[in-house]
Amino acid sequence: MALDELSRQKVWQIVAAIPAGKVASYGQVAELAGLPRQARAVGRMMGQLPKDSRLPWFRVINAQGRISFALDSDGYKRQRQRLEADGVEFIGERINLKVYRWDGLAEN
DNA sequence: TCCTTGACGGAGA
DNA sequence: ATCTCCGCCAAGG
Repeated sequence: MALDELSRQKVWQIVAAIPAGKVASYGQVAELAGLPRQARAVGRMMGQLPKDSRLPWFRVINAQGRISFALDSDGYKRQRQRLEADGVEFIGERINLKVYRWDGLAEN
């Protein structure tokens, strides 16, 4: 059974709330959306987003601090470009999560 | 219907 | 740091 509409809306809201200059992992987004262990479901949703989506999908990366696309793919280049435009720094092909990980709801 | 493939992730070894 | 293995689960062959 696929995710219900409510769950998808929650995921979109979470992703939309990630501030520029910060990143969240698929698993973290799933967790915040009330869908523990559903990281893949979030990844699937990102993949289904229309190319002109206004959602900051590029701020969602994997738990290793890496972009989940092959290094030579244009998907990788696009996402990296958007992140660097946000001011997110890469060390090799990794992002230091100690610095850039979004703290979810802990900040207000 | 079974099998494989993923924008995943954690636990081990 | 690398490599399996194992949950998880929708899609496509």
